[in-house]
Amino acid sequence: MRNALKIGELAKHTGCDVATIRYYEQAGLLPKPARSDGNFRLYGDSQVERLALIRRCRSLDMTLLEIRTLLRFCDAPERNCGDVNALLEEHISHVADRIAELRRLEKELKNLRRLCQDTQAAKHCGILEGLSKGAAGSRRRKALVGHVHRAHAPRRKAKSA
Amino acid sequence: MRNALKIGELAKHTGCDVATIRYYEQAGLLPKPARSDGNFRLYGDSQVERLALIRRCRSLDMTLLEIRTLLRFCDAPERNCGDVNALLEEHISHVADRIAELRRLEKELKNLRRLCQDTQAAKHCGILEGLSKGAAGSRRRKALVGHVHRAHAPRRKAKSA
DNA sequence: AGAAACCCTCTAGTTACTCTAGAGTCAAGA
DNA sequence: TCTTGACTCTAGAGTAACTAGAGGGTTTCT
Repeated sequence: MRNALKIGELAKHTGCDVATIRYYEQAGLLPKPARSDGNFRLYGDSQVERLALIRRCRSLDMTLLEIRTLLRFCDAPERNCGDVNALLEEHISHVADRIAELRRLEKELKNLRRLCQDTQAAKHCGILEGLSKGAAGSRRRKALVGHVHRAHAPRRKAKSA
Repeated sequence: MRNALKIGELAKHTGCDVATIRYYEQAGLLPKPARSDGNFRLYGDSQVERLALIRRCRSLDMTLLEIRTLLRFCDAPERNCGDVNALLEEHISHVADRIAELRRLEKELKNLRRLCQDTQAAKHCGILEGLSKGAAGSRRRKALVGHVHRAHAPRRKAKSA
């Protein structure tokens, strides 16, 4: 194999963490690579491209499941454009839904904040009041209380490259 | 204790799953409740209110950590409105950030989709091309490739009540 | 009395990583 | 040649916020 990269080099090329690369391998997104005499992973150009594609899809917030599906299309000899298109469509609608939901949320939160500014001088906090009453200054609260899909992931600190 | 509810009744009152209530207890958001002779959990009115507050905050997409903090303020004899306000402010800015990010994302995805519609008749899929080239029809790609905070949670199916 | 509906604890699984421990490999400098 | 340091290996545990299941006990209804 010409131009073989060790995992750390591949990581630098793609801006992907070393541990994440190993994780993708284990998750079946990257094929098991060749190994050096000392059992180090060795990657060729096609793996670099494949990983770049994966990272790009992740940056578009696709799940690994979606990406796995996409890669199957890629690997198929006759690429089926329709399937890819459908996958993308569905992902776009996920994103649009989430945006709409967050906008509702933002509005409610701002209502809540106003409650506090209004009664800043008072003995008890308007926000806490608003939260326990559950109204937050609006009438239509039911929609949010139910089983709306939500992102529950932690907000992590950005780590500088 | 008058008006004591079993866990299933509390669940119905608050629209919260039974297992989730037990989880909140274990996570320290709800105090350990009284028990019946048969070792069933028994809840009073204050617990109902507390759980409702928690669920409301979750519906506003706050993390359990944020909610724990909020509850400490609630439990404090002298409620500190400033702290509550700060917590809310920060949460609002989290939400706003996420919205902005998703909007960028949506735009990129739509660019990508256009690529396919443009070359529908061609032998190879424009989307896959676009994804591997990494450009998706735009120049400023760097911003998204880095370490932007993202929600990685699965999209779950909504379960009807 | 027996069945259905409820409750209990404990464990493991989910996503997409991240981090650690404990060990092995490799290239350069003293 | 030895050593130091940077890199790599595997395996396992931890993260958030639950959800699902096993294998039992309790209550309620008929």
